[in-house]
Amino acid sequence: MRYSEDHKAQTHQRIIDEASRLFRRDGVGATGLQPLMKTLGLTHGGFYAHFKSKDELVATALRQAAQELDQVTAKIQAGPEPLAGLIASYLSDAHRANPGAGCPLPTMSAELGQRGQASPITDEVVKSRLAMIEAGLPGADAARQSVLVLSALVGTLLLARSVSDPELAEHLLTSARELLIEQTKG
Amino acid sequence: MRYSEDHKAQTHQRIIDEASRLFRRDGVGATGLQPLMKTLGLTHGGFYAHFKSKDELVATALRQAAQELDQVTAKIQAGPEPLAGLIASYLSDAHRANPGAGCPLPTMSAELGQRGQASPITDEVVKSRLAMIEAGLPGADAARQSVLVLSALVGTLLLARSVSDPELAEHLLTSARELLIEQTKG
DNA sequence: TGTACATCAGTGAACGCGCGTTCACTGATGTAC
DNA sequence: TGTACATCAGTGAACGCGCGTTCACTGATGTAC
Repeated sequence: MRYSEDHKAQTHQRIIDEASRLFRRDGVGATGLQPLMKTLGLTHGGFYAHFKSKDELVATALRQAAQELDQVTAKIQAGPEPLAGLIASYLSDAHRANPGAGCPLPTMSAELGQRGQASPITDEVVKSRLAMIEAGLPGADAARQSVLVLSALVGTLLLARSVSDPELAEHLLTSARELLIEQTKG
Repeated sequence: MRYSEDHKAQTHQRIIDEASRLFRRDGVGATGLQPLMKTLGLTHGGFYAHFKSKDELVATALRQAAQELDQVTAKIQAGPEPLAGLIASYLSDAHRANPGAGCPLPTMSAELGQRGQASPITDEVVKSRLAMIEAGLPGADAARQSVLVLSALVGTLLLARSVSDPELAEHLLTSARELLIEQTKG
């Protein structure tokens, strides 16, 4: 059957949205195309009318996830406390509990690196996030400090999600959040 | 055929060693038991004379990797600059280039968390590493600061390995290493 | 000392399963006349 | 306006493949007599 004008574009977007969520929540390797398409009420064969391969979808979904996060970040940075707000948001319990809607770095970068697939997209995401953090940092050493802040954000979220004891997870998030905000204030 | 006294124990250990390396280098999901056993010159059926399941091997290999790293860390901490040495070693180019022999947190924790397998072993690894870092930190705030240091170490290594541009990787490692050593000195 | 038997680490075929990808097909819609 | 045809997003069976796991079997060694 043939569908109305923008029907294909809509389906295309729905695939990206769901993939972007599942890749971050469950991992790329653990997300099958068949279950993914079924979730959208479609059959798996139709996938290849939209993407050349799973790898292409991975790249597209990663790029979109990064762009969405950039927008959220930009909104926070327009507020009264740009960097402190970003840190509090990144290390929030909500972000910890919802990997599917959050930063792709703690969830996808290890797997993409291990696949030997270290695509330039990860570089873009890292550079973009570094730039946003650097913009909120005072002093001449902002460039180097932004590396430390980003690493701490990504590392803390990764560990808080990997740990099975909720109190330990909370301890990690809180300690890092408080200290980072204090350190980046001056 | 029946083998000499400690033959089984040796094979058992060889499986753990190789698994521990491959799980960290390629990921747990991407490491098949069949290729793993073949690398050791064995057939895959024999695996179950040593472990009840792949999950049991994962737990064993993770635990051993953590213990090995603890020993390396203890040796560094017996030296003249306990914490600076640990940071320099963790964020070294050698560690970045050899995930299979390094810290399991940047390589395995995301996947284990995503599998819904957030086993208590990860908690142990995190707590143990926090304690070792805290021991090298001055001041009353050492407990909270150790969280930030560990997160930064893990996050930096993760990002440095995931990025495709070698210069960016080097930049991440160097910036974090220098700043962390400076910050933890006084 | 020599023989019969028990042990059990490792063999290799087979199990069901889900994976990514291909492909001949369907059928509602848009276009041409 | 009515009819014939082209389009193409989506269908669903099938492809080869590797996965984790099971299982009947092998055969060199250790033990018992």
